[in-house]
Amino acid sequence: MALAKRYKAKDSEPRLQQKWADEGIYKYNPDSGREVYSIDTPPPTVSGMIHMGHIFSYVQAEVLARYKRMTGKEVFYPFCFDDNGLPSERYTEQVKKVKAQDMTRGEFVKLCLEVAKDAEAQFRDLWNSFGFSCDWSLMYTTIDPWVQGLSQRSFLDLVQKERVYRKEAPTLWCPECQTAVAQAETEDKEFPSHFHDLEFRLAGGSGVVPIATTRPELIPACVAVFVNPEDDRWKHLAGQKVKVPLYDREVTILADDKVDIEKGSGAVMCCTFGDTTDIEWWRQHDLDLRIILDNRGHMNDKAGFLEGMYWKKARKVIVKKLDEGGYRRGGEDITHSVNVHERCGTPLEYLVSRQWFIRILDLKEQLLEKGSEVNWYPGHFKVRYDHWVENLKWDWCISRQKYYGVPFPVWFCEQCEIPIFASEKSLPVDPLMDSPGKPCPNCGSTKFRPESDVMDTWATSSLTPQINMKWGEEDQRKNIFPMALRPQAHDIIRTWAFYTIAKALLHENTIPWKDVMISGHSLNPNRQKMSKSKGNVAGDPIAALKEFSADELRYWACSSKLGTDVVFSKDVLGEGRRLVTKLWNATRFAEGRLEGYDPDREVELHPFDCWLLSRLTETARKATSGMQKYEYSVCMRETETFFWKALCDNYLEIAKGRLYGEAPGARAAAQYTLYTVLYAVLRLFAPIMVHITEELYLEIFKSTENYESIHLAPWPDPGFMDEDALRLGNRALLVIEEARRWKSENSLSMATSMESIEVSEELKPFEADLMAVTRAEKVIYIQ
RNA sequence: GGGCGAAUAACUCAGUUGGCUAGAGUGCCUGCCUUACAAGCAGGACGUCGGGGGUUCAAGUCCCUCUUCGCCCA
Repeated sequence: MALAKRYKAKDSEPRLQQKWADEGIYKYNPDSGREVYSIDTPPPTVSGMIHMGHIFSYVQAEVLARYKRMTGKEVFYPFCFDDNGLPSERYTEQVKKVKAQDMTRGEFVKLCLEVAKDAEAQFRDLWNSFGFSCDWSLMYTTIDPWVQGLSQRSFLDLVQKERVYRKEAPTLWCPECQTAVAQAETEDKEFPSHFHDLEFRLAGGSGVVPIATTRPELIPACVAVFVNPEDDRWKHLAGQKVKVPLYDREVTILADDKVDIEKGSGAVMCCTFGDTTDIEWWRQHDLDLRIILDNRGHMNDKAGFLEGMYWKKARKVIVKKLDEGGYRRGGEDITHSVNVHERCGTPLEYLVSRQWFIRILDLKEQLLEKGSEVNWYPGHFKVRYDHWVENLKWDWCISRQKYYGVPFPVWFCEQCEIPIFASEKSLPVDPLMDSPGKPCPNCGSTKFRPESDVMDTWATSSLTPQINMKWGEEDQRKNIFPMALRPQAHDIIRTWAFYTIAKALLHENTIPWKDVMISGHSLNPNRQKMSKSKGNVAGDPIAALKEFSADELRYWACSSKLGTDVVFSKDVLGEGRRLVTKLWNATRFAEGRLEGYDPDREVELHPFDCWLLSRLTETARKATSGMQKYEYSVCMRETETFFWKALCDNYLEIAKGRLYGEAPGARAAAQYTLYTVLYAVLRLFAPIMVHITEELYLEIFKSTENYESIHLAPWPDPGFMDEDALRLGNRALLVIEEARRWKSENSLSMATSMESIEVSEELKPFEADLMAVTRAEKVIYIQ
């Protein structure tokens, strides 16, 4: 059956996707005996919107999975979802228009699961539409009971290794979400504010210290005043006491070089807690603790007359009081950046609360070592990891005061308050529903209080390699861990990559994966990162698929080098179409000209055949070495240039004479070359242009090659190399170019015949082909 | 304020360890229905490689510095 005149991607793509699914060609087979190449797929957060940024990076990893499969690896390529934790909670609240607080935890979790299921179905459809070659039977979600059990196992293992502690400590807190958050979940946001100049009066008689602050409502939490020991204006005051305005208290003036002399008046108040410096000072100088904010950002009784007010109101009230008391000298309007919760944009507070931590601060060196054992592609991203580790200031806070997440496998004894940990066998447990099943080992009491906090999402998603290997489960997988590859984008190096390396270090004392492939972002047309919270997402993949085929969009995703951010622009999205069309037409031509091709026939190659085959070898080498370094774009560019320029524009035109001709030997040689090269080209493109290459393979090559799919065919590794043919062929092309230019300049059709061409003597072997392609009637040889 | 990256044609991007006249696609101009493809082919124009210094026989590439932009942090 001959190829149709036009390729219809809209028909082909869904049909082929169905075929692949039916035949299970991407199924992971642990018993194949092949070397396993395991991919730690990022589980996307189930929070509704998928944008072109997802497509961009997931395609890049998917291309590599296909390449590895073609090189004979047994590819373990799961798909998965991260559907527990804060983002999913908020998404559920949004979709179902509910508040978690207004219902029981059980009801809310049920809703979350429902919402996640819908979103996952959409995701799966979309992924299939892009031709992704993951094995859906390997799918997990981070809320699967067994995954929860595994996450709890990880927690218990760390308890055993004495890496876990529970402590009352200042923690980043979101008053809106009412939970502790990790350093990694924050971002900066600009806010207009006012810098107030306040007057603190010295306790011992006369004199004042001017203090500049943006947060006057924290005055009741003031526990000290700091000046710089180098500051000639104030250093003599160190050790003296000042009165806290409006409150009948005195605090000491202390010297510390962290005070910025240039900022404000050079004297600052230290409150528990306004920022991280306050916390450091509080620790170092052993200051009092005065907590005045509750979990919702309201003032408590320690704030005196401000009690019960939200901090915004408290600020207004106290400013008025300060004015009345003559404590305020003035100030200025400023804009400053505030640390906010990335999920809701609310400014974060530092509250003291009891939280679970994993001790990692003492492991910086080991973490850096493990980071060095991993191969980073591109290499410079390792620096980001290193800097993050070097600058760690907190142990890892893993508890969240939320509803929907993996519960801690912990109860507390009502009698003696010690924590009681679930036994390994009982996992997964929900302490709210289950009981420890044994009396308190300390006091024998049988009354327990469940731990109601849940674990942070990262506590679980840092275990994706262990989840993939089913660590500690009965059906634990072999040959998966450490995994071969972690593909991810660069914005989550400090979180996901870091936490995963940390967990593998803590549990297995090894690296979680050998290679990390870091992709860039797809930026919106204003060159900004697309993010849901900023509402600047451009490019809906579902809409894009209506306008462009999956192959075209995959082409776009692979058109830039690994790790660089690329502007998403609609103008570029369709650029792959010309390649798809060209592949179709070239193969359609080949189909006709290959009629009667006998793969077993011995052929005598012409010089241009040798030239093309040598060029193919060059191209395949470059493409392969690109792929080895996760540079899919090199593979694509090299292959495209070769296909378009060498094969289509030149060889096909050159060989037409022989392919349409009567001479059986000459024709057979051209057929052999065309067949070999085109088949190789299709395979070089196959990881990227997954549908068109499969369609063409099935039509033309399958009957000879016998692989079920081009995606199961071997990666091309041509060895043909004829240096002379390569050199002379390139020179012969100049002759063709010359002839074409002459015709073009004279406004003649390329089909116009020429009386004669002059060529150098050494090109004599190319004579017949040169005459055919230039339509020259005679060749004149010159020295 | 620190770290990382980017800045190359009108647009989107390549450019390896320094080495011919800096490339591709799109767009633009001219021509061509050529037994695969006009969604094509052939030809053409367009660049102070962000600015300024330096190293070198030779710098888009290495070093210093400045400017702008982005990301990640403080």
